[in-house]
Amino acid sequence: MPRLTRTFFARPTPLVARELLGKVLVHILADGTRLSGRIVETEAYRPDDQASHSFRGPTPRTAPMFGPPGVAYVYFTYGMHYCFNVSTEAEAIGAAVLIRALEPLEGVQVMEQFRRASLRQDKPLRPADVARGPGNVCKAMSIGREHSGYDMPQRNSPLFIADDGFRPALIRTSARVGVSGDELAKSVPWRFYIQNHPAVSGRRRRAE
DNA sequence: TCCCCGATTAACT
DNA sequence: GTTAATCGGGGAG
Repeated sequence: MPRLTRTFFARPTPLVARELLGKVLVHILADGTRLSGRIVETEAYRPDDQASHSFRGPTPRTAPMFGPPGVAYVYFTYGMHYCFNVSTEAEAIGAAVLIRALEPLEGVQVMEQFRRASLRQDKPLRPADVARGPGNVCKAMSIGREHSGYDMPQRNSPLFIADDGFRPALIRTSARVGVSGDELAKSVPWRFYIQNHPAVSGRRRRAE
């Protein structure tokens, strides 16, 4: 399963966000356990975008957004959740794609255990709920702050994104979730998701 | 140094 | 539909 190369990420961020749908995020743990999930929901963030962490220029936290394309950017929010992003466009351009949901593929049992460990009641989770939402993606895949700055296109990186040939049939867009800023930031259709996929976050609708 | 609030989630009523 | 949990980034002073 070929790992995505730097050139894949070195393109306009909304295009990369769209094309990441159907790709596979892989994390090989220190003990060799292999976790993976198919990307079913993404969002694009750009430097001229009030909703983006890069809007006011680089800081120590956001430095990976300005790094080479393909670098992981992981941030902590709401005092309890991590969110995983991939740097896009040329180096020094503060842009990234947020991975918002995965369909678990490999190591599903382990991923489910990571998620259940942080819940108050220990009930089994449906596969579609294991990595549904950006905080849950990191919990299930065991991704934390230590992964911010990882250069995923490098051959030896235990965290990377690969292409297994799958191509999503129906892609939809919407405004991004939970963002603040001007009207453009709040309305620009830079959220991308696979239509009717059960692992996509947000309230489910009947027919889309 | 202080202080507000967030690219969220789950457990409530 | 509402709200608690929980902490650090970064703008304000």
